This record gives sequence, C-alpha cells and structure tokens, in this order.
Amino acid sequence: MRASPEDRDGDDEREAAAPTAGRVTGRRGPRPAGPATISSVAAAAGVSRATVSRVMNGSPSVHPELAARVRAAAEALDYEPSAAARRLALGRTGTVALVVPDLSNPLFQNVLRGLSQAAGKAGCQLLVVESDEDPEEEVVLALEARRNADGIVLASPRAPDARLRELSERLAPFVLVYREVAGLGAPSLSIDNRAGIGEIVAHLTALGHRRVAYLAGPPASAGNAERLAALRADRGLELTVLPCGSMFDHGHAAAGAVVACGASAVVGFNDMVASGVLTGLRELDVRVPGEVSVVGFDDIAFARYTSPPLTTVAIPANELGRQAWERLWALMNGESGGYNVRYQPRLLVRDSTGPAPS
Amino acid sequence: MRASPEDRDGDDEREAAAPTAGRVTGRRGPRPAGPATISSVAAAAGVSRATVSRVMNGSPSVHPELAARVRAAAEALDYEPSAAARRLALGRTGTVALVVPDLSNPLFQNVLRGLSQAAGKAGCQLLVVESDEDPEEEVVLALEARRNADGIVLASPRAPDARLRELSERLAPFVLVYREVAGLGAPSLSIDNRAGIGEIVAHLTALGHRRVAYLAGPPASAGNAERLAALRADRGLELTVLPCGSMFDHGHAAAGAVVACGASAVVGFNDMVASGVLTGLRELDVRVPGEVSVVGFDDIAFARYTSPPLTTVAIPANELGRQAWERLWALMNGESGGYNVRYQPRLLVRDSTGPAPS
DNA sequence: TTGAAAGCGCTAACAT
DNA sequence: ATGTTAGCGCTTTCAA
Repeated sequence: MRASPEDRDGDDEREAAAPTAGRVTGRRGPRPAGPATISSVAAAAGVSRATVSRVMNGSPSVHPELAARVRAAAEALDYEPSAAARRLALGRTGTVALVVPDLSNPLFQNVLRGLSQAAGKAGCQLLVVESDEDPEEEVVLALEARRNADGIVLASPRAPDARLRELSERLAPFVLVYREVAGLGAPSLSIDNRAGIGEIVAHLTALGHRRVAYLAGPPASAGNAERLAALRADRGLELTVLPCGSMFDHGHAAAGAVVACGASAVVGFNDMVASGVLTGLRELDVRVPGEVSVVGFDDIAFARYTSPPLTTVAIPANELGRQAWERLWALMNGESGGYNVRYQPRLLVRDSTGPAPS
Repeated sequence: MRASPEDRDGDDEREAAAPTAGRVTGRRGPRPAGPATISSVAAAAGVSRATVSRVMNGSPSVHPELAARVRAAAEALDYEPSAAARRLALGRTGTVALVVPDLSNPLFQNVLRGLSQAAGKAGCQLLVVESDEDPEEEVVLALEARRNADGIVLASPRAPDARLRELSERLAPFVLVYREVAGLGAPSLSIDNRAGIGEIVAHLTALGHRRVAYLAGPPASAGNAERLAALRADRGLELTVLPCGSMFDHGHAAAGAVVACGASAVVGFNDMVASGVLTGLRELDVRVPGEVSVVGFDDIAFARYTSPPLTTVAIPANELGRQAWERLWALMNGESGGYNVRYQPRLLVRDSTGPAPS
C-alpha cells in the first residue's frame, strides 16, 4: 500500500516533522485514518449521512445553509464519494464497454473514438477490451467486461452466430457493429460489403478490367468473407484470390504475387494492404495505375496520402461508434434499439485506378 | 430469453407452457425475480454464503463434494458474482485508467495498445478517457477515471506542472507518459525529444542542409515545445518555424509555405504532417528529396509507405504502454515505481532526405 | 426539510 | 472444513 509518490506532504510546516502515517490535509487538525467517507463528512457537518448524500447529489430539498455546511466539511476532508459503493447501491456503473478484435486496426480505432466521444458527452466512461482475434477468449472477455458496465458494444465479433445467440441474454443490453446476426435481439450497425464491392467492380469494369486479384484479409474476419463472396459472385470477373492479411506488410509482401498472376487490377481487403501493395509494386517498377490499378477498402485517413492517392470505398467508422452509443443508450433506458442499419459504402475514385492496359 | 448453455436438465416438460415473466432455469420451479445472488446460490446449495464465496474464488479449503454442489447450484441459477459488490468489499476495481488527449493520434493509440495488452495479460481491465486537449477538463476526467480504477496512466498531460503536483495525491498511484514533471513522485516514461532532434539535425547538416523549416505541432503539446526548442538551440541552422498542426491535412496545407520560405529541408512535428507535406510538395511538383528533404518524427506504421518512404525518428510508443503497466503494477503493489526513463529516439534514414541542392 | 434504518451483494475475520 | 457476523460506503424509502 501507499505506493504514493507524495509523502513529502508539503505541509506548510517547514519542519516536516511528524512522519505521520496519514497526510494532513484538512483545514486544521489531522485527518482520521483512511479517506473520508460519507459518514465522516456527516459527522463533521453534524448531519445525517442521508443529508450528505442529498447534498452530494444536488437534491434541491435541502436547506441552503445546511448544504453549505456539508460542502465545507466535504471540502475540508477532501471527500470523494466511493464509486464502488455508488455502483452497488445504484445498481449501475456509469460505464459502457467496447470489445474489439484488434486495436491496431484503424477501423476499430475509429469506432472507439466515436463511441468514446459520444459516451463521454453523456458522462459515461468507456471500458476498452481487445480480444486478440480469438473467438472464445472474446466471449469470455465480453462477459467479463459486461459485468463492469451497463452495456456493451461488440465490434466485428468473431464468435459464431450460435454462440452469440446463446449469450445474448447475459450480454444485453448490447449492440453489434460490423456484423449482423440473424434472430438476435440486439441492434446491429454494419457495412454493406456487397454494395462496396459492387461499386468497386463497376468502376473497374468500366475501365476495362477483367482479370482482378483480391488480397484476402484474415480468414476469421466476417468482413473479408463478405467482400470475397461478393467478388466471387461476379461472373464477369476472372478472379484470383491471394491470401494476404490486414497489415501494410502483408500487402507489401503480396506485390510479387500480384504481378505474377497477371491481373490488371487488384483490390485489397483494406486500405492498409492496398497501400502496402502500392509500395511493393513501385519497388517492382510496376506503374500504378498504368500497368495495374489498385483499390482499397475503408478510406482510412492515410488513403489520401499514398502515392498515388488510393481509390477506395469509404465507410463511416466514426459514425458507427456514435450510433452505437445512441442505440446502447436507448437500450439501457428500456427503449428499443431501433432498426438494424447497413451503411452503404461510397466509392472514392482517386488516382490509383485507371484504364486497363490493352 | 433462456440463453444459457447448460440447461441439460432440459425440463422434461415439453409443454413449455407458462409465458412466465421470468425464465425458468432452476432445477425445478421458477427462479425468483432478478439475477441470482450469492445468497440465492447459498440457499439452493444448502450452504452458507461464505462457502459459496470460497468456492467461487477457488479456495482450496472446501470439500470437493460441497464445492461441486455449489458449482452446480451456481450453474443452474446462471449465477454471476456482482462486480460492484466485489469492488466494494475488496476495495479494488481490477481496472486501470488511461487518459490521452487525442485518440486519433497514432502515438496514443500505440500506448493504448501496449497498455491494454499488458494489463489484459494480468487480468486487469482498461478504462480509456479522451480529454480532448483541454487541460482543465483533462484533470477532471482523470480524477473521475481514477475513482473507478486502481491506478491511472496519464499520457502527455496538458495540465501545468503545478496542477499535476497538487493533484498527485488524489491521482496516485499513477504514471506519466510522454511527459516529465519535476518534483513529482510519479514515475515518468518519456521521449528524449532533444536527442531526437539532435539526430535529425546531424543527419541534415551532414547532407549539407542549413536552411530548414519546422512544421510546428499544436501549441499545447509539450512534445512540440521540446522539439522546437531543440531546433532553436542549434545556432548552425537558419530556422523557419511554420505554424502547422498534427494532422495530415495540416502538413498538406503547409507545402506552399515550405517552398515559399526557401528551406532545403523541412522537419515535421510528427509523421502525419510530414506525410502531408510530402503529398503537398509532390502536387507542387517539388521533388523530394531532390529539391527539398523532409523528415518526420515518431515512425508511425505508415511512414515506411509514403512516397518516398519517410526519414524519421522512431519512438517506442508501444513499449511505453507496456512499461507504463509495469510501473503502475509495481506502484499498486506498494513497490517503487522505479527510475524515470527517457527513451532515446532512433533515426531511421529512408528516402525522403538527400543532399542539399547547391 | 431532515433523520433512521434497511438494504445493495460480496468478503473476511473469527468462531466452531 | 464450514458457518456466523460484521462490515465495505452509499442510496432510499419511510417517518417525523
């Protein structure tokens, strides 16, 4: 205990005499052991604990004079209400939790940001949990987080539909982000990956591309599965699927395979692999978009600054975070979580795509 | 309803009649209102609450048979110990908090990641707070966060030294990251910005650069102040300070000013502004590093993928997060937080710097 | 308007 | 090895 740095309690007394166990902070006289509690404040102010509680919570029905006395006592004792005790008495935590598979992914960083800001604005704290991509660990962590929060948002959960359904009662209230699960009572905010791929394909075919390579994301990613499926569904394409990943380096390493497969266009699972392949291609002296076009997915902040600037589809990650808060808030107040929504990605044509070479 | 996995006692009654308000999960008969508590489990198992507590906490001193009975009862009732009650009884939260000024900054994202992983490994949860750069709000949020956590790490706090010192007692145990405060009892993990700038300057002057521009970061940033001061301290340089910011766009917008000031090299407050200026320069048809060299700071993941790849100084943001956990952990166990450490940035020479044009 | 008292659900001596 | 008994610190009827 008492790992605290202070210690050299700068008591006005220069002598710094008494090596008191407890620091002296009160107006006058030493403070009893331990931090002030509602009882000590009540005693000091000569009122009941109920009154202190009322004052601390701004109840209007307390005599101004008394209130002042209580506040003075609280101040003098450096009183801070125990959050733990309030949680227990109130039955709520004033906290929401967010579970993400990977904190290094800009997508999740952005929903984190959106959620954090929205929740913060409402005076709610945020518990962040990284599940490291492991489905079963994810579930355990989510449950654990849920116990310390009033609600939870699950971003791109890796757990199977069935598992999520059987846990829904213990997780509730919660909202799903980047994922839909049929027959689940929780609202879901997701991306229409099919539509996003559709935009990309339309753009590419309009430019005359036929042979395209897909830099596949992590197998466990539902988003990857959808994007891949959408691509496969298009019979007009001659598709080559290249195992890749989700990071810059993965894309970078895949450049060779891309040229080897002879595709005239490559679409990355996300902007990071797309940027990586961009760099890899340049190192191989392959001109983009002269010889091969590349397109990403997500529109991370960096996509505008690659060279050439990356054509990609934008998804409102931040907005998803904000919305997740709205839904969760509604749910926590016993209201409906609203309809599921599927955001439609928007194609951003920049300079990494061009006509297919003849 | 009825999300629970077990249920193996699948109530033989197929009728599943009663549309009961509460779900029926127990051995036989409906469950009382509300979630199971330690008392209900104790009653169901025919033991005392103390025994249930012991079983739930894996105390070895309980008869295996009894333990099994308790576990069965807990299972049957879907019992989950109340985290709030434990916090109160135990006097600890099992949580640490992290306060950062800006979640969109890769630097902070990386300490978040490092801290999250280290804390997670120790079974500790993480409360994340974004202070939005406002010093006074930051302090309030930090205090508030601290109440719900056993310790706190402050990343690059904007609050003045004095404020931090007067609050140190209420914040403790805590550790400082990206900032040092004299006479504060808390351990601090920081970056030697002076040394980082030193590396950059040495590199640049070796290449023959004399007139250099600095793309200044946010005025409130202590890191910016240090980097700027270090640059100014070098009398061999003809320095132009350009107000800029911390984001891509800021750097991008500053490209014009850079060429206007006639510098042969520009150092960005961080990698984002450096990347931005890189793009801006290209749009202005200024060759990098042919006509002007550019160097960044931080070595974010993207720095390797700009065009040309960015020369920058690397700082171990992730490691800072991990170390912060170690220190905090020590502090929380009454041990010493150890010596302050100042990480020495490492210069990474890539392709955005070259000889000064004659 | 204020106080008394009964919890909130769990843990930890202490006793058996 | 198990049960009894006190809390942990706050909120909230219910009376006065």
